[in-house]
Amino acid sequence: MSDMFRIDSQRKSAVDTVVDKVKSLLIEKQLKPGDLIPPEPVLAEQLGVSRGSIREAMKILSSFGIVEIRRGDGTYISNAGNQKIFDPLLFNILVSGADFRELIEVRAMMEKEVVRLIISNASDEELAGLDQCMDEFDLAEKQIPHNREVADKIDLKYHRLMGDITHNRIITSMYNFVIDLFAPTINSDLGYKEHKKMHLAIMARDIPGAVTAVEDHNNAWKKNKDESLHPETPS
Amino acid sequence: MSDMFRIDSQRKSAVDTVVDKVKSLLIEKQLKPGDLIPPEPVLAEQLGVSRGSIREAMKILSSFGIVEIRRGDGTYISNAGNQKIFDPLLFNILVSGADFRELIEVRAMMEKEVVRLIISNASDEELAGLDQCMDEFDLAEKQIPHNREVADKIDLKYHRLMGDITHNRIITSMYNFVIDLFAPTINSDLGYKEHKKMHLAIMARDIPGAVTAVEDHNNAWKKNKDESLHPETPS
DNA sequence: ATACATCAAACGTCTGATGTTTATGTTTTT
DNA sequence: AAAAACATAAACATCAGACGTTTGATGTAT
Repeated sequence: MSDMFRIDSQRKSAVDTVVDKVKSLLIEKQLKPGDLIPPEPVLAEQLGVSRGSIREAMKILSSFGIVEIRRGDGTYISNAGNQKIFDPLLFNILVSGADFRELIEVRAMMEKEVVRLIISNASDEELAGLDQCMDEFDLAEKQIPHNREVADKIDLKYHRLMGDITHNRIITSMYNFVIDLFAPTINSDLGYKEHKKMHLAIMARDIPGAVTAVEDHNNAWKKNKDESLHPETPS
Repeated sequence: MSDMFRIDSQRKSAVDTVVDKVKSLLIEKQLKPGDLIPPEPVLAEQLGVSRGSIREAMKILSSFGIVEIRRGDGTYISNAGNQKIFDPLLFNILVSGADFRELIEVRAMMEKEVVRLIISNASDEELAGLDQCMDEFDLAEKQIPHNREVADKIDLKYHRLMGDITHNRIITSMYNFVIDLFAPTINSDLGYKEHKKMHLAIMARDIPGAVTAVEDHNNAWKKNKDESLHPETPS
């Protein structure tokens, strides 16, 4: 994962080397979460680098949630670090003035595949669960007075449910990640119509219909986001 | 340097403190991508920590794509922005044990979207670059004696090129990650036919055709993998 | 104006030492 | 015997100083 395109530019840095070595270690040796990694001085000697380089590499791995460093104890393969990475990522989006077009394209990609997988793989029972959640959504939308916060929460719940029944854990966690990423900016009211359309297509196990609905849903959202983000704030 | 009276021993590590400080710097000072960050020794003195701690913090920030460290030059606010936000996630998935079917599905999802984006967004010049790479691939395939290692390398290069011309940096980053994941098990010979089909569809800007070719490509690969993993030994 | 040589600044790495925290085994107390 | 207190070693956290390597800029000769 080091530099994306490194023609022949330069030697790999010691730190990157260590990162790669540890990655290989995890994969090849089939190390499980909770397993202990050799202490810094040992690793330093084994890999022929200084302890400082080992530490920099470990800091990277720990910031990625790959390892967990326990002071006074040792460094372990992390067992549940996904939550840890979240904060820096959101910050990153804030600072870099996130490119929403790119993010939305990622979300669209994920969501299209999610509905395909759902329709192909989900059991009737799982679809029934979705249907029930949609009922709640309908109810919340029609509620008077309308409480958008509640509706947003159900919207989120529905999407999580979608991710859960893809029968692909990787895509589940990737999709959940995307959902969480967009959660703060969600507006269930705007997408309700397309959401409903998508749901009906899913229930009918109509892949093309569902995919189209997802595209509409994301496009509508994208357009709204553009407008709300470009009111040209002075100062 | 012995703090005699330290009631509440440092709750936060020096490195974490630095990370937070730099993050605040970015926000408060409204630093834009490309802006220069003070050199390590200066930061070290300003924040009252050693240069090593500064370096560890910078490594973390750079691993999230927040800053870009250029040796011999300086450290800058990265304009790469959020393109790497999925790397930690994929990283985690990788080490937490993923099964092959799921990985293939992820790759297929990525690749289908990549070809869609290419056909929609890539310029004629960028497609020409792909075409040239394909020529190399053709040549390598027909070479006698056949050198699979070379062919594999060109295959990989082609896929990287695909990622680069999607005009979506997040997807570029994700796709590269997936490519790297599969790189060790690549076999360009097996997929050559489907690869060629995909290429022709891309050059013709035929989205359905390209998507179909990608599906075939991944299915063929999946089947081959199944066979090589299940040598009819029901153990 | 271009090409090359030089130099200072900045990151990369190393060595070695000291501080702090944690886990663990041992001793003492109850 | 069980529980609490203590002692110790191992491991991470941090610091300090030094030297190496790369890069960008500057100046000079062509």
